[in-house]
Amino acid sequence: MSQSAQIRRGLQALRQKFRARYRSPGTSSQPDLHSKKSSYICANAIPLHSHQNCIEQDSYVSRKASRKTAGKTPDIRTVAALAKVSIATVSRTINGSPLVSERLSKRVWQAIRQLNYFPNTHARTLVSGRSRLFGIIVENITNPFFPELIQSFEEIAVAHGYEILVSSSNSDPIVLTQCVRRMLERKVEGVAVMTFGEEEPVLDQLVHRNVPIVLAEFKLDDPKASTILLDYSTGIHEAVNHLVTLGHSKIAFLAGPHKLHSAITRENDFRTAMKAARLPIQKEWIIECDHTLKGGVAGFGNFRSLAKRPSAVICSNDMTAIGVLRAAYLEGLRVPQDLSVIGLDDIDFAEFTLPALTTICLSRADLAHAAFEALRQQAENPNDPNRKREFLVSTRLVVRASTAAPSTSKR
Amino acid sequence: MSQSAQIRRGLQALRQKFRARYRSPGTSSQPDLHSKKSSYICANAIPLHSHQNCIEQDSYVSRKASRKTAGKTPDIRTVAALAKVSIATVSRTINGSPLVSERLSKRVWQAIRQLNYFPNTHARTLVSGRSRLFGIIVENITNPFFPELIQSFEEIAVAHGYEILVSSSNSDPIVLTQCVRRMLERKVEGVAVMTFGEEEPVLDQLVHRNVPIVLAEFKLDDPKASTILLDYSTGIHEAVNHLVTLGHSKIAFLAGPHKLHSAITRENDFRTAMKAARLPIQKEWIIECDHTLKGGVAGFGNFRSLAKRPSAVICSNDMTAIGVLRAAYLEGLRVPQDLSVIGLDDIDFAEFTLPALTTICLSRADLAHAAFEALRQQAENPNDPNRKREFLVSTRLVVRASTAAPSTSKR
DNA sequence: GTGCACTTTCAAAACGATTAAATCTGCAGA
DNA sequence: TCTGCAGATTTAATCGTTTTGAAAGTGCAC
Repeated sequence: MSQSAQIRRGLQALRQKFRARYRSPGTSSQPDLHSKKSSYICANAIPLHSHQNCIEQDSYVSRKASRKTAGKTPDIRTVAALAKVSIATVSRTINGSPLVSERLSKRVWQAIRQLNYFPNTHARTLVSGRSRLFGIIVENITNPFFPELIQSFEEIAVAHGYEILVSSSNSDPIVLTQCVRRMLERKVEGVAVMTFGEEEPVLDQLVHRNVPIVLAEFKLDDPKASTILLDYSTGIHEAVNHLVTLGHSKIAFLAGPHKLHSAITRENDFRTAMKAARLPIQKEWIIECDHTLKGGVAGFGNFRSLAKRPSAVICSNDMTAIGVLRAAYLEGLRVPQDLSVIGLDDIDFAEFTLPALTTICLSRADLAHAAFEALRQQAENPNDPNRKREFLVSTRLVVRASTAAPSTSKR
Repeated sequence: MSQSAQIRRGLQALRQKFRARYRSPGTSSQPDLHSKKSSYICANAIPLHSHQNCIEQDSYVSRKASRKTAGKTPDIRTVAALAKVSIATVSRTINGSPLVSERLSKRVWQAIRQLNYFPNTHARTLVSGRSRLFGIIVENITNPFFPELIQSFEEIAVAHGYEILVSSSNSDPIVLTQCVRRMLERKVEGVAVMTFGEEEPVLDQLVHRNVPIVLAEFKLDDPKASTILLDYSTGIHEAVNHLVTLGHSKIAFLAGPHKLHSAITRENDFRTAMKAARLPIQKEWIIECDHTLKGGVAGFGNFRSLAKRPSAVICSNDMTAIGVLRAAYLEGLRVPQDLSVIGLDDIDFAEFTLPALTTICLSRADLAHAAFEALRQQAENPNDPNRKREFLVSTRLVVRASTAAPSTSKR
């Protein structure tokens, strides 16, 4: 039995060898130009060989043949045959290995161009273990902040030969978990979790699979997770001081949803800034919104019933501020004469609101850059003990037209 | 020589056979519960077996072993060993093949859950030829229309087990070509080209590689390219009629960039609608803009120097209209009293401009749905002669607050 | 006990690349 | 003339799946 198995094996091995020989041996003494032409014809002529006398390989060859005739996708073998080298040499050439001589390299590139060949990423990933894929998970792709962030991130990634997988969690932990799962299936080399503070449910999966992570604003005690610290404090202090300088003292804050760490940080930084400016904080002037435009409209509506109303509002993000702008307009309040409004993010749109929004700028480009660098660092030096790093992205006030001195006469 | 080669082969085949035996044979007579436990231990115990007496397999086994110990990623073999079946059975179970008995299927799923295993997409793609990836190329991801489109598309795709690759061309043919190249490398099963009319440079590559395409608004004489026809006509007629009913006759049109087919279609539909309403078209009231907010501001500026100014403006997209809103505000014109403005797209934001924008709605959800169905149809029935289809997405007017009767007194 | 359909499971080839190991090719030195 | 040593090239194993064709059970009639 084991004897017969051995013999069967021998036969199979032989067949395999024979199949591997399907590319024509060719005569190596032909001049260069000519040899190219002849081997090209040869490569395309493979289907013609399918009527060979060996029965067992028919199915293989014919399948191969049919694929070649429909034949849109040249593979590394096609290139090798055309360039008359082994597939290893082709692979080396493509990957810029110094082990390939000038002469062959030229021939291989010529063949690659002629066939318009490019390697199959899946095959590459499978054997090399590197997918050159990064995932980026954002909170809500319809908030303009995130497309702008994605755009920057994509640009940088592509420039470095990476591809990105985008998902938006819509603040739903279940969706988030599925995003992560899908990214793991695709073997991403790292994930930028740009949800600004609801990441807990995903961390387990990623950490467990040993996938690098970068988090905005949430530190994780894992060597695989880098962190981007966001210094809202600077910008928020500037904002408060700006209002104080203009003569405001009744300053409200429309916060983000408390389930986001970032929202809480922003709110706390506001409180600190107010304290530093020696201004009182009215409890009913701090309202939790949801970082959406509608939320801003609704949030500002809460002030309507108040006896003592704020003369200025700082918002946890720009969308909320735009909502306030709208709510004020509907209520007949003029901005900035009757009400000053400050946003946070400085989305592209902020420049074009009516009036143009004074806001705290959080650079998407900086953030994207930090996120990419963090991931790349970890992905490319998996054993570097210092691969985990912290990045700092700062904020600053951008003064536009939505802030002015309060009209003392009126309130 | 060929004799010795044969012998060498035989030996190698044997070695291979031996290696394949690395998972323990186990005794098949154990009761179910117990067997699970014992095989679990067995699977994890593989590293212990590395001190075997066969020298040639050392490197293989030990590498395998070290991977197992660092072992974050269980593969199909791990599952098979744990469930005490062959990897083929595991594969069948996962893919719901009817050839697996109830009893085994249960055992396999149990193992899968226990290991938190999921298949490697790259390996799957490689062998099955199906990547379950669709590409979507948009014009400019920072135009809110597109994130909304992407969001819908992604939702539908994920619900059907597909993943998406997003790229924005930024109206640059070179960037576009690179996007397509990257998508081809990842072996996408189809590409939705949502650039609305500059697709020519990419078609070649995709058609040549036999990749299904769906185009918005541009017919291609290829059986692999489905088309989504956009009926702007309905919405634009409604818009013109709406303005006419309000009493407008001096209607301008801020067009999109002429390099986009869609922009030209929209403009032509406007002309047709004007003719149908028996209104004169002033040449200087039709201006080519670039579909951006800034472009809208600039475009509207052209009217300032005119002796005879329009009382209403229809814009080729919402961003342009928002630009007009801003330009009018800066100029001191009140919307809608002094100027009526109509956009096109109905991006989420349109509801929240000041005043809320009257606009022609082009449903992202419908568009995304059509695009996905078109691709799926083609990807899953590669030989169906009717796989190429045409979809129609219509438009309709949404009246909000940016349109009103012209103040006759003033102009 | 044998033979024959019919299930069920298994083993091995294949997908398209990378890469370690083996082989080949010149050429210098004994 | 032969050996040894680089450097250039090729060979073959490998990644983790799917998918066949073959093997092994199973049940039943003869």
